[in-house]
Amino acid sequence: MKAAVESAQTQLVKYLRERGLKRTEERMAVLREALAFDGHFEAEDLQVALRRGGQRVSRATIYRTIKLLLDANLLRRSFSSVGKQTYYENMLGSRQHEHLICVRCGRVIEFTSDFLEEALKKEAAAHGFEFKRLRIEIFGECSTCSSASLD
Amino acid sequence: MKAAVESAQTQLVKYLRERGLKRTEERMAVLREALAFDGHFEAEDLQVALRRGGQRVSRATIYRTIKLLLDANLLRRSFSSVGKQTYYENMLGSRQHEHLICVRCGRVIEFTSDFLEEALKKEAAAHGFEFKRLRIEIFGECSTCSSASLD
DNA sequence: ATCTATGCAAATTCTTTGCAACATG
DNA sequence: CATGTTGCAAAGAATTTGCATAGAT
Repeated sequence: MKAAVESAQTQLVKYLRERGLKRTEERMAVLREALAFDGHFEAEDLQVALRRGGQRVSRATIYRTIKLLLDANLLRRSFSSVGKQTYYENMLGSRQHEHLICVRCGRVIEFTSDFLEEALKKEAAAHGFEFKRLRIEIFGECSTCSSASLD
Repeated sequence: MKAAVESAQTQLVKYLRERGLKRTEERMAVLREALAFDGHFEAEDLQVALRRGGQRVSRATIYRTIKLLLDANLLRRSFSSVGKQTYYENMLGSRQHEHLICVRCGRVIEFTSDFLEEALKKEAAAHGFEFKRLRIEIFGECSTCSSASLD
């Protein structure tokens, strides 16, 4: 995983150089913290993590950098549908995974399915699309919540 | 489709009665307009459509009613990822369908797959979840855009 | 009558932007 | 030293909420 982190950093540096953008401490720090998350996180989580590490990065820069990292394919938007914030996750452990979300308590369970991925890639191809990525979300009530709902 | 609209209205009335909520003109009007949309729409589209039909319904009520309709299973959130608004679609033509989205031009193509639905319902069950609904989004570049990107 | 709904405007939340000071290539 | 970058605070956009009034059961 160490190697993957380094390669992500290299990838960012390359991305920046290629378009005449600058390698700043803030950008590298945001990437570092983003890579440190295991699961999903939101903009504020990043800022908190950075602050905890002694880095003060403004909210504006966090947002600007997130955009950059999305474009550089170092982050992806995670599941989308709880609350109004946007959730992200890094592309390490790049195993594509999907989300099963409890609509009551917000608990999120990840699952994977090569077979679904394949089927969806074919679907894209069938419509002449060049496949980029996919997102699958299943909403339901987790066992805890559904047994608690005797209201 | 006429019948489906009526049944949706009945469903709302029942939903309201069951929880001691009131059958108001606004709620019925919002439902009526929501059912009139063929594809996806957002909160403002609803308000515009209502106004066009001579109904003045406040933004607050639109939002409050959308929540109600979501909960009553008369609407669902549509694809999620272009811009920051939320898109909805009614449950008529209740054929569950999913979205294939061009990340360049925003074109949205709908597709269906019973077989994927089944597989995902099983996935939910396997984790002890009571299945509610699902969303599948495939992102890619449509043929028009990918041939235009010779940059 | 009672209790829920609505409209309005203010408040929130998340995200973006303008601008002056600053840092990188 | 020319540009791109940052932080700050203000601006925006979408959605929510408090409260007084209106309306449904």
